[in-house]
Amino acid sequence: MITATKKRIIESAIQVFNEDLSAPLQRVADKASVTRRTLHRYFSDRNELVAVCEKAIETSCRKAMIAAIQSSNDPLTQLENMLYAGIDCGAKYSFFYKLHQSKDHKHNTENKNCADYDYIYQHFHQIILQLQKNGKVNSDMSAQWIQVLHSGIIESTVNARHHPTKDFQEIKTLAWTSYIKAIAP
Amino acid sequence: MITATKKRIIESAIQVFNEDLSAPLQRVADKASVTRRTLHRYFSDRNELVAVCEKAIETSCRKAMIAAIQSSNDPLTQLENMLYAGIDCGAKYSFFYKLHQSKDHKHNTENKNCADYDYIYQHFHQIILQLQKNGKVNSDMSAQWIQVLHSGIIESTVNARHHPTKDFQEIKTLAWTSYIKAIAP
DNA sequence: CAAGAATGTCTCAAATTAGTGACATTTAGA
DNA sequence: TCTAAATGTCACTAATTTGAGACATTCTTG
Repeated sequence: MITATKKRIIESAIQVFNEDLSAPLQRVADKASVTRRTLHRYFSDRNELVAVCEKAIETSCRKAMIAAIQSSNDPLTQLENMLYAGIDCGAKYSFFYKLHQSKDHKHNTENKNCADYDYIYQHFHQIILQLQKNGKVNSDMSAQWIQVLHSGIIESTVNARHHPTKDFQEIKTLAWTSYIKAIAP
Repeated sequence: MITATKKRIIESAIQVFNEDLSAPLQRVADKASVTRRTLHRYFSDRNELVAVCEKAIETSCRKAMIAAIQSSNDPLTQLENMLYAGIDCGAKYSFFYKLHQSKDHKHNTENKNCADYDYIYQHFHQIILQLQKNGKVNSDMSAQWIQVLHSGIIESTVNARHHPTKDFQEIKTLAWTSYIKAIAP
């Protein structure tokens, strides 16, 4: 059973660690409106907290991404929903993406997390390939570059959320519009 | 006089702190291939190092951005060069942008750094406005959103540099192509 | 209300990080 | 080669962060 407090601590930790992995635990506790003592009742040490955060991220991002992939048979809709899923995951997505991109991350297909990551990005590449065949995406752009752009737009959009002049749904649509135009032929 | 070692320490610190502001100084020293003792000979304490990094960032980003703005009278060329300048600044640009966007940053027009930041982004907004008038940029997109996109693309491109399948100049061109298409009408 | 669970307060010891002095070693330049 | 500057090594203290015990307080729920 996962209590509300535990959940709040994890969410706070993800936000804090995403910006500053070495931040003192006090900052996580503060953000979660909880004492450091309480934090330590749920997580025996820093490593455990970080590990749980990573797991939580993997789980929720993976779920959201897979749902997006399976939401339709139309690759354009799939791509759009993958973008929205990333934006909705917010800081989690940045962290998720960082984890697998970081230099010291030893990619390992045996690892279930890596397998899921691979599953997602294999599909992503397939979607791009298909859209390129259909003439809906620029064939001069490699799937790898489009992936970089994809995550960049998600990150920007999530950051833009903090100083919201507009409705958030509107920003998401703006993100999609910009994205699809960027990669159009 | 700024020695090579001092410069190397500053560059390393910018990279390390950009990812993890609370990282131990040992990490900065390691990255600079220097002892922690030597680091402390150049910078009496952490705060001083951070301050020097910020100053270095401000100076070099400001210079590069202003040079980009003054490189031409054609707003499209100006925008293109601002993008390249950001990419060339690399981690410095992320830090520069973060510094002025962060919630706890108290913006102050009296502060010379903020004044420069304002100068740059006022010009940026003017450039966008002019391009929108000329029909070269989508008028439905606010200058603010374009700014978010601009920094997002720079950040992605800089990250993409780490796993370079292609020549870096090619990636820069790709970034510009994607960017201008994203904001085209 | 009563009891038990969750959280907070206060305290403390261990671990890590920060900063510095004293002296050895290396490096660059006259 | 000789010297001075730069850097490294080692040792040490101070400051910060971490993790946990003991007990008080607050919050739930029957």
